[in-house]
This record gives sequence, C-alpha cells and structure tokens, in this order.
Amino acid sequence: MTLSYSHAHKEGSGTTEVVAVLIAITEHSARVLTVDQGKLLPNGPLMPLHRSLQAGVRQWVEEQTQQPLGYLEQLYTFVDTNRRNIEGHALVYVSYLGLVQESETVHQQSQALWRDWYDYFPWENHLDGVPEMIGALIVPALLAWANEADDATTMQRRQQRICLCWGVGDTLSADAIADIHAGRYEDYGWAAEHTLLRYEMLYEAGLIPEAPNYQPSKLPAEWSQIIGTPMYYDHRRVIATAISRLRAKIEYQPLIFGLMPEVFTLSQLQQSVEALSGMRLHKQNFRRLLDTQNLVKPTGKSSSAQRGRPAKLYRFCHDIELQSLLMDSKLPKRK
Amino acid sequence: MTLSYSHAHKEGSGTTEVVAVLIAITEHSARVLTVDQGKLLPNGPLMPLHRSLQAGVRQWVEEQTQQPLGYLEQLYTFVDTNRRNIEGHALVYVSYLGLVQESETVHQQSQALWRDWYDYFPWENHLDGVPEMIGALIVPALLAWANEADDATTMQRRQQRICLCWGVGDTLSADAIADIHAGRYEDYGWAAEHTLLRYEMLYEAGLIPEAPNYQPSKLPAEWSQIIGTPMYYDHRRVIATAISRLRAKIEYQPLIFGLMPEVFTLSQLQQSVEALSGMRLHKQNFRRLLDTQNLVKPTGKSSSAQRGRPAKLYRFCHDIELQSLLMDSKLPKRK
DNA sequence: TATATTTATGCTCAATTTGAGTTTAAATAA
DNA sequence: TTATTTAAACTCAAATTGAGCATAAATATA
Repeated sequence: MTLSYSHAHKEGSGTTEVVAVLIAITEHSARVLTVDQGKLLPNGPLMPLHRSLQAGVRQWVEEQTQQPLGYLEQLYTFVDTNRRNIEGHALVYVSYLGLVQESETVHQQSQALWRDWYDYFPWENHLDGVPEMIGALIVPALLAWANEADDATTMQRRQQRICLCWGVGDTLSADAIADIHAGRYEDYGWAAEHTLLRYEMLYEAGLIPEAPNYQPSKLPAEWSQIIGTPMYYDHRRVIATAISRLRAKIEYQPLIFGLMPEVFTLSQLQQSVEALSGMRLHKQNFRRLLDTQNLVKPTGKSSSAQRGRPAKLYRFCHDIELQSLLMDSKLPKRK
Repeated sequence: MTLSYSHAHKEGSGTTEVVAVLIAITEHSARVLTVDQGKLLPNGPLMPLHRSLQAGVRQWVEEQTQQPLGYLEQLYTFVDTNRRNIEGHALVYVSYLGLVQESETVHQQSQALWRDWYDYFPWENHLDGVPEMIGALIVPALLAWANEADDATTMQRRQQRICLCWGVGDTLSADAIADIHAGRYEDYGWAAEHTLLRYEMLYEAGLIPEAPNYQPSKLPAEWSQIIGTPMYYDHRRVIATAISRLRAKIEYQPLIFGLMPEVFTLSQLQQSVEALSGMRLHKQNFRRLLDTQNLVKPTGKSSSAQRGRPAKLYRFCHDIELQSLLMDSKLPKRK
C-alpha cells in the first residue's frame, strides 16, 4: 500500500514475464481477475521448463488463481525499464487475454479476486448513457493539458486527439467547450474500442496516479473519485489493451462464445455483448444479425421467466466453430 | 547454407531479441527487407541501453540496413526454445512491422536486400488470378495430410480448415476434390488476410522446409519450386504475420500512406493496395471510396502520361492524419 | 377477472452502402 | 485520321443497415 505505483521491484535472473487479463461476465457485468487486492494481474516469470508463452501463462494463472483457462490470445509485449535483472537487462512482459465461462468462477483461498472492469475505467461505462464525469471533469482537464502545450501545433494535435478519442464532436469552438462544461454533452462519436487510446491520453496528461507526472494537488477534489482504481506497474494499461482488443474483435468475431454458459437466452447474450462494449444495442437488429450469421440454434426449451414472456433458450452452433472464427460477423450499431 | 533451418544458434546473456519486417512497394510489387542473402530478417538483441523495444528495433535496423524507419508497430512475440542463454532461458523475440517509402530504398554495402514478398509465399499472389499450384499441388497435399489423421474428428477438422483457409468452397465432395485436381478451381472465398493461417497449416502438415516433420521425399518433384524461399529460424512465419496484419488492417485503416511517395496518381495508389492484398480491386469503387473518405486531395498537376490520358496527381490529406488513423475506412471488394 | 406491465419476438421501411456496369474524356501510336 | 490506352464521371439494382411499430406470452396488480 505504501508502495509507489511505479517503483515496486521483483529481482530475478530471467527477464521475461507473462501477465494475464482474464475476462468473465458475471451478473451482466464484465469482470477481470486480479491478485494482490486488485492491484495486480496474475503474472509470473517465464521459466526454462515452459515450452511456450501460453504454457507459462497457464501455469501461473492456475497457480495463483485456480481459474481454469479456455480461450487465450496474445495481447502485447511491454518493457519495464524500472525493473531490471542483475545484468541490467530490462524486464519484458508479454500479456495475454483469456476468456472464461461465467459459471466456472473460482476464487477461494487464493488472493484472486474478480473485479468489475469499470472499477478501473469508470468513463468506459456508457450503459446508462454518457457518464457525467466525461463532460464535467475529464474533457476539461484534458483541454487544460492541451493548452499547456509549448507550441501551437502540439496544442492543436492534442485538441484533435481529445475530440476523436472522447467523442466530443469534431470542433472545439468556445461554444462547444462551454457546452461540455455545462454538461450539454452530445454522444457524438464515442468509439468503444478506443479504450487504450483514452487511457494513454490520460496517462500522458498526468491525470492518472500511475503516471510519473501525476499531480493530484492541481486537480479538482472529486478527481480521485472518478479516475478509477490504480494498479501497480502498468497493469491498468494492460487491461485497457485487453478491453480495446476485445471490443474491436467482438465486432467481427464471435468471441463472446467463450464467455457464455452452454445454454442462454438471446437477451442474456445481448447483455453480455453490451457489458463488453459498454453500450446498449438495438435488440431487433442484434437478433437479425444472429439470424443471418447462423451463430446460434434453439434448444427447444424456454427459460422459466421471472417477469414477462419466457425467452427461448439457445446454444452456439459448434459445428461451425472454425468458420465463425474466420468469417466476418459484424455487430449492429448502438441503439 | 549447410545450416538446418531450425538449428542455428546465437549465444548471449540476454534472452530478448527484436525482429523487423520492413515493407516497401517498389515497381508495383510488395517487398520485404532481408539480411543474410534473404534468409533472415533484420534482428538484434534488446540491450540495457535501449529505452524501449521500438528503440531497439530502430537501432538494429539502422545498423544492419541503413534503412530509415517511419511507421512501426508491434506484431507478435515468439519464443524459440531451441535457442537458450547460458542459464537455460529460452530466447524471446518481439517482431515489429515497419512501413517505408518506396523512394528512400537504400541497399548498398550492407548485406541488406529487398525481396519480393511473394518469393516467400508464391501462393499468396492472386494478382493474375488464382495460382495453379493451389489446386494442382497445395490443396491435394493438404488433403493427403487430412487423411493421415488418426481419428475421424481430426480429419474432419482438418478438411474444414483447408476449405476455409484456401477458399475451396465449403464442401469436399469427391466431385469437388476431382475438380481441384483437374485445375477446375473456383475462386470461392479467398480471404487475403489469412496468410498466417495458411502458412501455419503448411507448417503443421510438414509441407515447409522449416517444419520439423518436413519430408521432401514424400512430395511431388515440383514441390520445391512452389513452396517459396525458406528462411532460418521461424522468420518466414514472422513475415506471414506481417502480411496478415497488413492485409487485415488496410481494410479499415489507411496504412498505405506510409508506403507511398508524397505525390501519386490514383492508379498508383490502387496498384500499391493491390500489391499488398495480392488481389485486383474494382477501380471505380476504389475511387468512390477514396472520395467518401476524404483521404486524398488533388495537387492540381497531372502526371506526364506514358500512354493514355494523363492522370491527376494527388497527395494525402495530412490535416486529418489522426482522424484517418482512428476512423474506419473500408476498402471495396475484389473486382 | 380484468388490466397494466414486462419481456420476447416478428415484421416493415426508408436510407445508405455495395458490387458491377456503361459512357465520356484526354492523351499516344500507327 | 483512327485505333489504342488510360482516366474519370455517372448509373443502377441488390444488399445491408438503422430505426421503428406490432404482436405474443408471461406476471403483477387492481
């Protein structure tokens, strides 16, 4: 706890680590598996006995969380020049994205803990509309950062980046800026999959505790309430990478398969996709899409409805498992 | 030359290397920058003085090829368990994709050499239609591999993979197989961006010199003519990864910018995209797309035509540089 | 029981995008 | 002059997409 977010060290002879971002959907919310009170992702050194990076990930996740792993794909490789081995070689860490079933969640004696991923990125949750904090606090703080720029070109570029990443529209007139402050914030062009770009911008602007140039004294009092839970090293960036990848890929690949139980209703399926994208989808078009893609087949049974008409139960067409991995299959736009 | 493709070693204390796939388009053909007589990609160890992986790539490429680097993005991280340091840690190598301008090509005294990327993947070049070798040799060899499977499930899965990756249609009836052998090969559903999947399948089937289970004696005499130039280590796989990434990304991001000279005609631009995708595009729709995307602007001048009507010269809209990096911008389907 | 509420699912429809032409323009070669 | 070549404008039907309305089948409530 007294540990600075960027200074914790772990000495060793190897210079390669693996880090896992495991995603599950529990009670309609997207969650990420953490260790160390939510401050770290499962991780461990690549060892001579590991025959591959995947093997390393599987061993360390198993050891640290007892979570069975399904789908696993490589995300990105980072270098941490703050952590070096005895010979001075910087630590290289390779991150992986894993998708696990909702039901198989196991978090007992280990320090493993499932956390809602919007705890780390509150501004990414647009399920109930655009969060107020974006117009009220984040964009103003970023605009202040843009104005700090040394030259006009940098300033313009920063303003442009802000508009594109945060969906503020394409101009930044005085009127538009006033509107943003006043909360008259139009949901212009929010691109859910730009999570990483947004995180990197906040980091660069020194608005995130992990950033070396973070100066909380210069920020509004409410700031700490809205920038989410910080993590050690750069693990929050790794999660942002995972979210970006997942949101981008789910548009044209039915990755959602790996997150669903055997049998489900179409509403459950839609809510899962919405949990990932952080946005609401048009129900009828979502179903039309599933129809044309032939991704699911009815089981014949229906769910025991709580309220309203009972929904039919479906399962995925596993006979076209491979095809679906290869073929394009787009999602409908937001409602 | 007497070196086996999978056994060459390089000892060192570090366990991290960087490898670069540099792409340029010269005379309407896509090329990749190689060293060591086209058997290796530029590469080198990550050293304590490097502040980042990118910095390492830039240094080694500069040193080995004198090629100035522009756009650079991380591709994938591999482990080579055949190459280990003194302590037994396997070599980790991080690959990068770089795009460079056609004109700035420099390959003098260094061993650096630009090679047409279809030298390494002849079957990926569909600019003059589907290559005969696919129906005549490759798919038959892969079908033989499928039939070697121990159980029926594996066999079916392999057949399915063949159909999906090689665009053979979705069934493999006796008639269809006979058609393939006879060269009556329909260009059903060739997905240009599946280069890596195709390479991995050939590797897995032992049809590539780099594969441990490669048995040339069991293959047709013409085989060595059609499977392309082999490389040391797994560098050909790294190029396949780069091609897949580039072909997939160019569909919705104007990466082609990085490969073009300052000023160009729309036909030159189209030919460059075709060189990358390995397929012909519909000219009129390609231009309509450029129009709606606002990616290029006319310079007012025209090219001094060799034959035919002179083409107008264009340049990219750099004012929307960032926007184009973020926004979607699809390419039209093949002609 | 009747009625409102809730959830599921089927259907329509206009706007846009896409694939694939035809036509016209402006140059060179024979 | 005429054929050839390349460029570029325009057309058009089919498919896809975004958005809404209508109906169905359950529960909760008056």
